[in-house]
Amino acid sequence: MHARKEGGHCSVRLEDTDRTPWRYVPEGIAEIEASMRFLGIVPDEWWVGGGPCAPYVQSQRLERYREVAELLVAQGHAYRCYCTRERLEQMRLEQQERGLPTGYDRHCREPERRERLRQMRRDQEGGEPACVVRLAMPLDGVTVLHDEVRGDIVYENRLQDDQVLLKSDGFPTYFLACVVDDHDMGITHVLRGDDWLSSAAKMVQVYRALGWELPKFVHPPLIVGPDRKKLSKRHGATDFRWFMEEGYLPEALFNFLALLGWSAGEENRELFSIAELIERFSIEGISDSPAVFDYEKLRWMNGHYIRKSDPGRIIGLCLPYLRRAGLVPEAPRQEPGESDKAFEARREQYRVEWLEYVRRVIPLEIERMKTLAEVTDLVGFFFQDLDFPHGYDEKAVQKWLRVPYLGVLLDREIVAFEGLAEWTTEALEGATRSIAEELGLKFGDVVHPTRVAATGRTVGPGLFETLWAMGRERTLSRLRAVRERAPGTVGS
RNA sequence: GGGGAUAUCGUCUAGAGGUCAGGACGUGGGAUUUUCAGUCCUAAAACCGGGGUUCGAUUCCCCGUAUCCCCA
Repeated sequence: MHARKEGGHCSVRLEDTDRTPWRYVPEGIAEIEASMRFLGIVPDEWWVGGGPCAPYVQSQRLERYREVAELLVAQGHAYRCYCTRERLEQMRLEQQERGLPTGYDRHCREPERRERLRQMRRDQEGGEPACVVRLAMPLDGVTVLHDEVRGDIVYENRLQDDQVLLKSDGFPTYFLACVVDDHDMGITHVLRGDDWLSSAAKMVQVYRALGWELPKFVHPPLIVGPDRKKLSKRHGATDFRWFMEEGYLPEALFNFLALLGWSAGEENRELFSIAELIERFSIEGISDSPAVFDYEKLRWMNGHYIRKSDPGRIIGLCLPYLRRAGLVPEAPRQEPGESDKAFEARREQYRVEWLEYVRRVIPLEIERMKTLAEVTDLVGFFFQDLDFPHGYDEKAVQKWLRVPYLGVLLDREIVAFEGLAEWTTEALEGATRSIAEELGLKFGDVVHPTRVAATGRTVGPGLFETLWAMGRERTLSRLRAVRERAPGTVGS
């Protein structure tokens, strides 16, 4: 949003330098791309579309990091460290035991000690020992980072660790790779989660050591789960795929996400199109405290966008859900050997029988949908084979199909509906109103049993739209089945 | 354990010394109606605690507390 607002470029890199087996998930890459595309975010420069600074994948830029690491070592801003895992482990245990701050003890920063260790390991291992490259953090003074959200943040250098820049496997750490790439790619604004804030001093020192100009740093707050913990990939429902599968609209998600940790200020509004959000975006509006992800509010917002959306689009988006639920069959495919004409006929039949029905039914339920996935529950009764009492809601039957006048009511309705010249909501309502009048019943007392008889439930769209959409045949066969078998009609 | 950040209704937030502390989600009530939903109206609901600075602090400063993040 910031790049778009300012007319800049948006770059997105794949930072895949952590090769720890359980943390390196190559399949995640496609998902990141899919999620961004879903939200309509297409960076100007990224690993998919390339760009002037390609490759945008850190694991393909190892040479450059090594080069910079060597440079830092040569200049004395960094040093090789030969400490073994075991030594580091031991050191930490001791520090913990004595209640001291944990951190690298800078053993290898001292050239003679380093050389001794190296020799020793070389003799033991019979070859040049593996090593890491560490940043030689200044031992006193302070490092100041200016964050665009929080202002100046002061870090005491003596409390900062001699951060590993290059690991023994040749991969850089975030601290090196990021600085190098941001510099090489001409990044002016670094926007990243708050979780990087506390380690920013080390990065600043890398810039200093290299004599590079610092970009502007912007640390928006974290988005946290209902448990107030940082949202992580392992957080279950926060997996982006979940939102797509549940049927959240991209514009709803974009709007909602944008408002977590950012606000348009005095403008008391929360519904914004993507274009409006970009237009209003400013770094000043970024808040500084973490935001809890409120699923209920997202649902509300999604419902709003579903209602606001073009019904045709919603119908199209709902269709896959109906198919997956087995409510609507898959579209016919041409069989081998089937003639074009025969196939065409089958397609036409499918269109009439299913697609047009779907097109009639979905709009009736749109105002009730909060997510697209809910459509199956909402419109299920339109498609299921209801045959009383099969498929009928127990409570609804208890309440409305035991009324004493049920038999006579259904008889009248069946006759009236059969004889309707036109199957329209107006005709349906007119007929029903006169029946109520003839029987001396309140309109509601007629509507409710009719709804249950026709749909098996007490909730749904207006009764007459429902009957209209279901069509004459389906309506009558359901009413007849109820007439024959419902408890309220026994003996009447 | 060390460091950093943060703190306004349950949640997202507006506010930038003087406001009846505003809006939204959610919740309660009401209206509409044929149920649900939607829509409209309405109600309840908050400045973490303690010190300062100030005529006056939610707002500025300090301390405490809590929470989160990072390092280990």
